[in-house]
Amino acid sequence: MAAESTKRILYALRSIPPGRTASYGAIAEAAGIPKGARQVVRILNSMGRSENLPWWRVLRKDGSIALPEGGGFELQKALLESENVEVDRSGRVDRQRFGWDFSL
DNA sequence: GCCATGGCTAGTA
DNA sequence: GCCATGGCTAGTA
Repeated sequence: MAAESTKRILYALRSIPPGRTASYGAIAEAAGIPKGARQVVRILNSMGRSENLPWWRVLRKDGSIALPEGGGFELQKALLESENVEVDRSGRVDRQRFGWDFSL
């Protein structure tokens, strides 16, 4: 039985539309856990696949891809670009243009 | 004990 | 570089 906070994180994750991105911290905040960024990390790491979560739309607070090269970086970049999100060579996305605002 | 964070400090140039 | 944060969807029996 998943905890309420976990359900809220899942809900927040699934509410990010294609072509938009959000930071681990912002998702946690939207789920009512101000300092729960690592919960988001943990959830993505463990149930990202099985639960069909849009894990590639989650970035660090500065808009960069957290995954290392050879460890998912390339795939995440490709998935974002397939949704028309621009990612520069260093793996950075412009939050002003592609960041999702959960208060909408 | 684990985890793909994030914020803050220390020590060097 | 350090450390608070917080829920546990891993693999075996």
